Amino acid sequence: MMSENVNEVTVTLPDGSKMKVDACATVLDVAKKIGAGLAKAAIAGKIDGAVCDLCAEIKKDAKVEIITLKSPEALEILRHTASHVMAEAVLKLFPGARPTIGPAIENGFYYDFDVKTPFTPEDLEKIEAEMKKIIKKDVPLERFEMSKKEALEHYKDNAYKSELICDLSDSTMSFYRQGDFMDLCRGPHLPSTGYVKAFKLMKVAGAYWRGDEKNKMLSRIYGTAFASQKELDTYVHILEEAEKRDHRKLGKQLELFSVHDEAPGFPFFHAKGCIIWNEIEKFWREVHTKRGYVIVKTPLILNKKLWVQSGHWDHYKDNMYFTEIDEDEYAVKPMNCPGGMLLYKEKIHSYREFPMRVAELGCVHRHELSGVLAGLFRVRCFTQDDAHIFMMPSQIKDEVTCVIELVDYFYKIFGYEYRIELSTKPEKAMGSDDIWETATEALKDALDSKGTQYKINEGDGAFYGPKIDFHLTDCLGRSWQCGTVQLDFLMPERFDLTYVGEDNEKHRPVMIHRVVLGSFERFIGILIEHYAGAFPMWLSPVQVKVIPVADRHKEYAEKIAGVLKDNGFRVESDYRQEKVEHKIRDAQLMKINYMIVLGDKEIEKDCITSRTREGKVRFNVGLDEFVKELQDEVEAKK
RNA sequence: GCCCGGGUGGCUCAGCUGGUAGAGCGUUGCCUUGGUAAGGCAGAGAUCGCGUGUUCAAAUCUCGCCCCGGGCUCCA
Repeated sequence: MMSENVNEVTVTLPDGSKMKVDACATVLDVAKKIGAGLAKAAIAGKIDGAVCDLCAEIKKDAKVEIITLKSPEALEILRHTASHVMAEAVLKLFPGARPTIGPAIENGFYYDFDVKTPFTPEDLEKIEAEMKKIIKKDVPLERFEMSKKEALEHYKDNAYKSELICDLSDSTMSFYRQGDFMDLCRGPHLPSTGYVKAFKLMKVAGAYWRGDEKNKMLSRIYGTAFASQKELDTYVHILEEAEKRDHRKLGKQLELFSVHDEAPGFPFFHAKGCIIWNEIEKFWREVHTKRGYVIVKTPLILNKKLWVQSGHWDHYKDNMYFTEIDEDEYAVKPMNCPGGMLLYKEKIHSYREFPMRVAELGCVHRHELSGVLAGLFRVRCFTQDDAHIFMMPSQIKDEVTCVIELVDYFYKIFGYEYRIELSTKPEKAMGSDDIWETATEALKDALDSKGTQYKINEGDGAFYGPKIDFHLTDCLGRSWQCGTVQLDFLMPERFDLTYVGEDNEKHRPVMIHRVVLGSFERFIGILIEHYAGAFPMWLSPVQVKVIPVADRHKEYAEKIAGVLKDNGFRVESDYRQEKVEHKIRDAQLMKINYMIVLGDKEIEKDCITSRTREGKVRFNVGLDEFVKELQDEVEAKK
């Protein structure tokens, strides 16, 4: 041991073999040495499990793992390096800007600056140009350290960095330098700025320091970076394609819904949008009835007293709308539960009724901040497919399992991929540890018994109970909570709910709030994007377009359309004096499932010619056969 | 709510540094009766989000307000 050469360290290579390298070697050096090749190996290193910087020294007996620029880890490092390059460019162009934080994020990176005047989209071009210069120079990034004191001195004019430094427990602060620019940073980074080959600044945005609206608004620049220009181009292309299926755009084109200045956050559903809504609602009612739910309806406006009792007056007042009736204060319901409580208390309940599943398509109003409204995804009035389930504690697991199965059943019908999160007891919570424990375990058991993957958000539950959330993703990758199963220990207390148990004594029931679709508005919004407006038969606002070739075929077309309508299909006819091509094109743009073209040939043979929106044309189809096929398709919900 | 961008005929958009508006699509009429993604011609249609100020003159410049879009979670 004493004889060991202090100028050498041993590293373990990916294949398990050992190699001695200079004590000052970096991961990059090792990569070169084992012939990984700079371009090919690309090259971020791992030392003893932790991703470390390429420029960092290799520690004794380190294990080296070479990963390529294509790997997610390396991409993250690349983006983080790009954010440093951007910060350097910004500081050069805007010397007064104070850098704050600039991490890599899911699809790119950002950097927040404190500036006198926020950046504008025009600034982005200048910044991009400056970044290109820095990248062209291929400046090495070097890691170095400072003591906390030195670091604070260095950032004496930057309260944000100082705050970060003070929050860190490390005794020394790590920094990265590229040319004249240096930044407090844990790393790792790519060896030099030249690695940032394909990047693009995407947008500017305001963002509060540390995400807290009480803090100062900073100016944020979002960008993205990839290992190659080709990948960047692909990404940009995907974004453009995704925008085409934006439900707001399609909602207008397909005449599904609209929003008006006169009613911000309160969408109007047009005839075609209503068809989708009604079909889903019909299906929803059928399924719920089959699964042992009863369906009720409670009022939209209820007296203030009720909201005081429920606690909404104290905790949710800012999000509620109010009105006055006969000089008495009333509120428009933001949630359905208090009304549900009144229903429950209408009579005395026995444990024999449990689990008691009471569903309601409840229209609720919530005053959301104007800035967060978004199409059908975030609105101020929406219809929840709500249900309150009352039961004994012993029934929690089975009942939650039923709800999870129900959610899964619905989402599968629509072909949704979804993500599940479980939120547990927060610091401030009501209810005994005992009931929390029972309830949380029941939720976990229910999920585990189905073998479902889920994420646990420790301490993220509501103060009145733990919950499971179901999240769906929109076309731009933003995720939206739709379904939720929520235990509530509060309402039964507040409203003194009871049931008579087996022992003939009064007990407190356990209550679940749950929604499957979440809200019809959001669910339909996501549905529009999911199908890109091309709805399956059972939901499609217009299922068949009848297209006569010339005026003289109108009578036959009317006859065919009549038969289809009699069979319950949603049919439109195009009697305009336009060519078939034109009519096909218009039907196609409206994403109508079937077009049927009728002319001399069809009349002669008493048949139809059909065309799907995918462009598949079939001649000589008998009407009965066509009807049967379409009926099957509606039935299959595919 | 806060920061940035936007609001022009039904729709999508053009109108630079001020002189009361353009295109395409759609719509209406006429011609065309045409077989699977746009036939031709003609016409109608906007006090340029709302209000205010500056000016001889404002869609274009001030200020205020409303609405829409993006962002405000992802820790150096």
